[in-house]
Amino acid sequence: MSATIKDVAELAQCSIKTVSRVINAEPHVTEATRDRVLAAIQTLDYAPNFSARRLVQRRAYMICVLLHEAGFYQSTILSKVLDIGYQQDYDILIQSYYPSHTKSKEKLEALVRERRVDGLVITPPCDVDPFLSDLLAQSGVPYVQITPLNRTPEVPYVAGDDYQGAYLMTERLILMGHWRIAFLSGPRNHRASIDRLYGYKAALEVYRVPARDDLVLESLYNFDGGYNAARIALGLAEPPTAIFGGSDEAALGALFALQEMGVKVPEEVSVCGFDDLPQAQQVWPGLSTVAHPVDEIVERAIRMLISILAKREPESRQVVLPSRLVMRGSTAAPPPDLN
Amino acid sequence: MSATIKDVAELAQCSIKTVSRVINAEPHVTEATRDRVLAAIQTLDYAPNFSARRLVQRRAYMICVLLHEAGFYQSTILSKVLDIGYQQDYDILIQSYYPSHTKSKEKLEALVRERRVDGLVITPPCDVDPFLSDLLAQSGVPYVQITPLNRTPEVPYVAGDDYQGAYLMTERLILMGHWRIAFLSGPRNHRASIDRLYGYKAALEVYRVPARDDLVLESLYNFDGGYNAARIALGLAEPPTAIFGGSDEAALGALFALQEMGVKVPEEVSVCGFDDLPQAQQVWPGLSTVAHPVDEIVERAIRMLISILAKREPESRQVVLPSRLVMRGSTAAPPPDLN
DNA sequence: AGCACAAATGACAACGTTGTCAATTAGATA
DNA sequence: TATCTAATTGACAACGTTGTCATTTGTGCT
Repeated sequence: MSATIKDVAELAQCSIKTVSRVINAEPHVTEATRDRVLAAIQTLDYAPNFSARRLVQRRAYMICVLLHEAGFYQSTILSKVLDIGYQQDYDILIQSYYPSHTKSKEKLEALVRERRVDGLVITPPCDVDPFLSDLLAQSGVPYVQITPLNRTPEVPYVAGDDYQGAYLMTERLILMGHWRIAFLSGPRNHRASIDRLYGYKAALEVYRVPARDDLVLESLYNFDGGYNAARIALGLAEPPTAIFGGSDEAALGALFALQEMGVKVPEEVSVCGFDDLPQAQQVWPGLSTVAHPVDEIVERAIRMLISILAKREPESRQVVLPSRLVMRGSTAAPPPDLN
Repeated sequence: MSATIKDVAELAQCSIKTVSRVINAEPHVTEATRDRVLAAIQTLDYAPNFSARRLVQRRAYMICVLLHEAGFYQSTILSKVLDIGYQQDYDILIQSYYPSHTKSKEKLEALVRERRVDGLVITPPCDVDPFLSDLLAQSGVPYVQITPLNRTPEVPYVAGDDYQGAYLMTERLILMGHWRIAFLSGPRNHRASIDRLYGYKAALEVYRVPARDDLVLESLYNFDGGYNAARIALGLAEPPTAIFGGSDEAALGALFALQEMGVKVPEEVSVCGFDDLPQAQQVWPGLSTVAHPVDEIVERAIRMLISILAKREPESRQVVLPSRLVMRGSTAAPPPDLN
């Protein structure tokens, strides 16, 4: 059995309260006493019992991260959450959450009601689930959202700038000489997806590039969607010279389709995406893409949550950080127009 | 403030102990009493306080998963761990662990000493760290390893069959007609990596395919290693007609190199890998590879850990599950030999 | 030296549960 | 009906910590 605060007090010749004071770095302890206590802690190899502390303080010292899928984006988030949580003395509890899934909801509800977690970090696409919003609203647990698909007034979040990212990439394509740029759009009911679409449209407008409705194709942001959309785009009477996937998944699908059809990338058609998945770097040719500053997003989010938990008002509750272009081999100037 | 067991007892007109009995499904409670208690629980929206339970039972009801990197393999593991842990009423705590990193070790040590976790799941490559082995041995915390890079007698693990997987893939290539098969090998000091190499060698021997030392190339199992190795292989006087990457990362690097050099895959050279990363499916051509049954591995591992925690001896402490081939477009019969 | 006041320390309750064991109740038997 | 036994129930301590408040100790001033 490991030592308790009582054993330490006995050895250090003082009360348990004094030991407690030393452990928690409270004031009102003589240096001499502190030294005795610290020595006793050393000797006994003492470590405080967290369950007892949690019980009496009515805090869990635990942040729950809600994850839907086991994707790369999620694990990047996770790994950063762990780092920050560690620095801030919080444990990280992971909970998988399937939108509209009753069991997930019950489990989460229990977690919150039993005070096993102090606060939550919501990752996409969990945030779009109405079940979840209700639950969170009712229970009153503090939480922050990371790159939410939708945004709600009052709900704290940290996100990357989808609009500006899509604008920058489109602008870059235009400056390379592209005039017929297809965009593989995502779900219409997600804010992030809409923002990307409008970023694309805004750049076209600013540079007076004619916007063509037939060049905006549904892709659902997944591989198959991108694959199909690319095949449709290439079959058009006036096919695009560049395909901008609203997500890397869709862009990779498009790239696959083009290569399968024998279309040379980037000589004949340029392709680019959004998200900077690791695959983007590892396909040939490397996929040009837009990257969110994920590490910074997560760091800001956790700090925001911890501020809220400590009842301190964070500097700001809704933060959007700039995204940046990552140009690789899949984009180039279009072939000279032969018409 | 939420209700406690005391409130429930008062409302149900019984003692707190009886309520406790109902909650924990202990015997010796009349049906009538049970109903009254359950009704009271409903009414008060009562949920037991986990910190109190943990304190008195001296258990954390928590399993810690040690992760090194935020890769796809890790997140697959994680997502399955969550499912199983949920079913078994354990919470999952995630801890990142950087081998030989003093801070990681301290944090983990604290976690274990403060009884914040009951047991550990070790994922690769954490298992090869001597710091960690020492710590675990000293503290006596129960743990299991998932697909460890190295195996130690006595230490419980669940893994996929690397030897058999590499054997099967090599056999398949041989049956397609390949005689010059390069193998991109990994770290020499990892059991898993060595097993894959010997699976390859065994198949060559069984089918009487001459083994050439110059066709076994170091790749470190990463993208760059595979890239460089493929370039070397293609520069040989008698270049291979197939390249078998001991990991998908290496195989993807090789694929990239071949495409960059204008070599047609699979018409001129076949490529295959090991691990079945999501990228394997999303490059063109799709990468043939060997897959571990990850879900089953994780499930067996967690059940094994929980058995050990409950002081029940698990059926077996060291389990190896068969792996299987996933054939895609990157492999085909070799071109007719022109010599 | 005596006093006032601040700093240091300690006694004890509280947190919400489970385990132990004694007390009560119900049911069966004579 | 009285008695015995088994099933049900409850009182209370324990788990290891922190918060509250009272007490002791030390310090500076008259």
